[in-house]
Amino acid sequence: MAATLKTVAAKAGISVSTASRALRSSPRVSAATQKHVKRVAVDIGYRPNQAARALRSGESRLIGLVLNNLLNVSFHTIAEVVQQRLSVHGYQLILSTTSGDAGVERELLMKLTDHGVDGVIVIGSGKNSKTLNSILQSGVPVVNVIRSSPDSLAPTVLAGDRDGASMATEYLVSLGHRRIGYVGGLETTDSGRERYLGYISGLNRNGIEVDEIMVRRGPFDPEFGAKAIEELLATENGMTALFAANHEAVFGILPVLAARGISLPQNLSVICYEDMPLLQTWQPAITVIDTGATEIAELTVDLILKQVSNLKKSSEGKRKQARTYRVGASLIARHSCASPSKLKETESPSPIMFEHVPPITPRAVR
Amino acid sequence: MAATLKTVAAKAGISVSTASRALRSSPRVSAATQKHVKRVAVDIGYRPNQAARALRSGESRLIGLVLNNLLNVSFHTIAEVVQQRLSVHGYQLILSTTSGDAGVERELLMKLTDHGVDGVIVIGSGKNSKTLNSILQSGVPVVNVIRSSPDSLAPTVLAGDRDGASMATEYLVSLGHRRIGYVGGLETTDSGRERYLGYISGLNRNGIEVDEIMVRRGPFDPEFGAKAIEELLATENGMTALFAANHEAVFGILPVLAARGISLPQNLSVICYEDMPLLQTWQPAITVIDTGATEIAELTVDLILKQVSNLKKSSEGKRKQARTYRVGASLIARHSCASPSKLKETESPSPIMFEHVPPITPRAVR
DNA sequence: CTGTTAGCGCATTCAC
DNA sequence: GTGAATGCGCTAACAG
Repeated sequence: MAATLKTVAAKAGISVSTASRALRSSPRVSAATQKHVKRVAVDIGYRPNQAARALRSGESRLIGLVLNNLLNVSFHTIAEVVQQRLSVHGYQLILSTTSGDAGVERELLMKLTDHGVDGVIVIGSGKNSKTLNSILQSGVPVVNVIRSSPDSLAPTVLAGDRDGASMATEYLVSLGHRRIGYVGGLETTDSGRERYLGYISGLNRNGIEVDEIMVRRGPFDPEFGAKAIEELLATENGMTALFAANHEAVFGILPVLAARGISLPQNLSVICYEDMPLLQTWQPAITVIDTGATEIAELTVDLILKQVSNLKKSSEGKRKQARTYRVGASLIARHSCASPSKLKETESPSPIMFEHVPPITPRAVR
Repeated sequence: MAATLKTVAAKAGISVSTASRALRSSPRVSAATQKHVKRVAVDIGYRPNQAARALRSGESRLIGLVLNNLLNVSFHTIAEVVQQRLSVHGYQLILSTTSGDAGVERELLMKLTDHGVDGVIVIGSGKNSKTLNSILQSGVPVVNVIRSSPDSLAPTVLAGDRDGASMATEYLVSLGHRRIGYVGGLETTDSGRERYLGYISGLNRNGIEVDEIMVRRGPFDPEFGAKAIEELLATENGMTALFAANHEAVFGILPVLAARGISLPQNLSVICYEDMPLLQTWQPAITVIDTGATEIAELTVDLILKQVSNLKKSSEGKRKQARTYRVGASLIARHSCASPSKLKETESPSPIMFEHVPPITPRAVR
């Protein structure tokens, strides 16, 4: 039989209420008693029953995370970082994947509330604002991540897609490129839209007009990437650099370039959006815009925890204005971009290097 | 105020116990009442309080998963598949990562039991058998995955590392190779040991002796892979094929081969252990031994759920003998292996292809 | 087939 | 500073 508070109280020769207070370090119990009770608890291996605690106090010490899948690097990075940080603060993570299905998403959100989670973090479809708002109004903190949710009253943490895309574009321009191809995501997605706008502004700020002949926008998959780059290569467009803003398409683009014998950066400068191991070990290592998944996750946890503690203080948790945070992108220069004027046929291959990029470098496994 | 069972009972004009039974489809309540109560519950948006249910019945509908990290493809694949399958059966997943620290692992296991999880799935360090066994003996099902836990009384699901490695080796032999290099993991790990044994037996069964000059075993990281392959290439060893059995090292091996201008499979046949997107899009696509992470996850969930239902039936959950299951590896032939006798300089590059490998193909993200 | 009663383990009034 | 009593929401005896 597992030890309960009653057991502890009995062994310590005090009442359950005092035992309860002592274990939770209440200031209304003498230091001596506190020490004694804690000692007894450890001795008999007492562990608080979280279900009972949740039922009584309304705090489950559980936080829900809802996202599409764990395959995408950004997603599983966020999941891992969120879990680790929550753990430090004594919270456990309930993980739920939706496969992008808004109906499934809604179901999972409800299940999470059934379990009385103390907070919900959503990388959402954007189609469940009502559910999310009702959760929020029922007193459970919510944070939207990466994708904004229209009409959501909860704070949102977004990546700096537009600025990041602009940064990528201007980087290529600064190297001397003026004919810069673009392979991106669909206009119907936040990132597809934002990054394209960044591409445009990056060009325009340097007096360059967008030439649609070098632009391909499509779904998030390798096949699209392969098709898009094949088309761009088959066209007389004078392209000297490529901005691959569609993460999944990169899996299609790079192999095609390799197969076509196009050397980077000699024949084409390439910059990709969202870092991953593949890009670090590709030959040459690919210059990227890092979205800062780790930082996004950290900020997200801070926002959830802040809301949780606010709720505790003010019994009615002052509902603040929904605020949007941006985590800026950063450029990681590697070896896939060069000035178009400096094309040398004799250049030796870049050295094999392994930078230390903590959130993405593969780690030991077994 | 959230609706409770009492609310439902009141609206339906019956007692709470009948309401409770009706909602749980107990056979001891009339179909009419059942229908009525369920209707009322939906109407007023009743949601069962899982904390209360857990406290009373001992079933939390929560399952814990403990693993190293989510970066490794096998790990996040397992996490995702486990979560999705559990969800179908009405269970939520509490995810915990340990970074390989046995102390952290123990802490997390305790936290999981605090939350009253109905089961624990562990890709463990192997150093917490006592904790795991005490959890098991307290009536909570446990399943060990991928890594066996010495002295564990719980069932274990393992990958078929030895047979898989043997399969890889014999495949290369069948193509005509006799000088097959090996880059693997440390002897101190299950997979490092098993795969090496498979390599040996694959050779021996074909009358080939292991030549240590072509063997490198080291830590799970890209740097080791790069170093190992450099050494193998710098040695006069007659190597015509390479078996890369250290998953993380692959990130170091492939770039070095590319940088050294070694064409696959013309100059060297290469087969890797554990599939991932990188290997599918590399030029040429790399032949791999797939560990079957998805199948491992599926079997694991089945085993956990079976234990859970057994516990329910027999009040004392007949403790069966701990059994070990193996999920066999499978070979996915792509384009990085060829017969050493058929070396052609004029061979055209293999076509760009995207196979459908569901558990690993990158999916749409936003 | 349905209602009444009790209590899971804990935190929290309220007394003292 | 401590103890006694109450009930969170629900399920499970026990009656009928």
